[in-house]
Amino acid sequence: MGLPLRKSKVAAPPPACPLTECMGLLRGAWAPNVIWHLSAGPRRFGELRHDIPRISARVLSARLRELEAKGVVTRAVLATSPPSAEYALTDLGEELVPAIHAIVEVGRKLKQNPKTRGKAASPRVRTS
Amino acid sequence: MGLPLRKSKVAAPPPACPLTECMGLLRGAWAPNVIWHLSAGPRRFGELRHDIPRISARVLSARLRELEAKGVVTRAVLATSPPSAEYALTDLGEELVPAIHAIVEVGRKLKQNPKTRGKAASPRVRTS
DNA sequence: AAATGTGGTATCCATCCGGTTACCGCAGGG
DNA sequence: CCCTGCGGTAACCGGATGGATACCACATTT
Repeated sequence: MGLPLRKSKVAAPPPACPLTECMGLLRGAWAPNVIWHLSAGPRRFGELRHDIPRISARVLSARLRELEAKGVVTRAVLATSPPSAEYALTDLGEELVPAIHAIVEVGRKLKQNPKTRGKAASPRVRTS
Repeated sequence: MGLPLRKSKVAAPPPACPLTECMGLLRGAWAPNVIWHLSAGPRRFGELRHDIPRISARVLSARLRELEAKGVVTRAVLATSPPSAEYALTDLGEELVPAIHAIVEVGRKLKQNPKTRGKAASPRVRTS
């Protein structure tokens, strides 16, 4: 038989993770983008459509409904001539922003120096 | 016509975001979990399987291949009796950890006080 | 009158994606 | 000898999902 499984060697693997819980909040296409664009302040449907050019109305609508149901955004109907809808982050939504910022940070580094890609963290046996 | 679209009122919406770029790195089911469990140090296939109980071998394998292709993890075949495979984060992979940490933080808060859910950040018109 | 914009919904459809199952060679233990 | 565990791969398959398109009522603008 091979090496025994180290159940918690050197450093224990992180305990059961709330990761999945949180990831659920930004599941679905464009969800992170929507939150990102709302992080600057309330925004209306059409504005979001223009902010995220390649999103379809159908998906944007679906995403906003879901995020509303999850308590991430609020939906306010403004009594304007043609009623318009304004969306904003809830407190919970605000909490997501730092996480997304962190992600964006990585994204920026990626674009700046793509030479990092493929560089191993430590010398290792050849990959197959 | 309704309200004019504010193209960049009060606070400009964040510029075109590298968000999508980075999100691509952790796309696919369980990808964040894999990275999370590797963040504690190198780990072998079977260990990861046990770390993430509900993942199937097929998906874990696929995810690891993809992450390797993207330069997020390295794969090392150890010359043990039955050859075993050990996976570890690359430098790029390490960069993702803080982002995932941020996500986990939100997840923790979620579990601790779920009363935050549904609370609006500011008083607003009733949702439809 | 017609066009445009606003905020969506309905329908259709292809695609992807992940779960399930089966199977593989190899080595060591009982 | 046979079973188990390791580290996968191959084939199948169903549901979810997101894109495209069409359409809606209403109000202003031209």
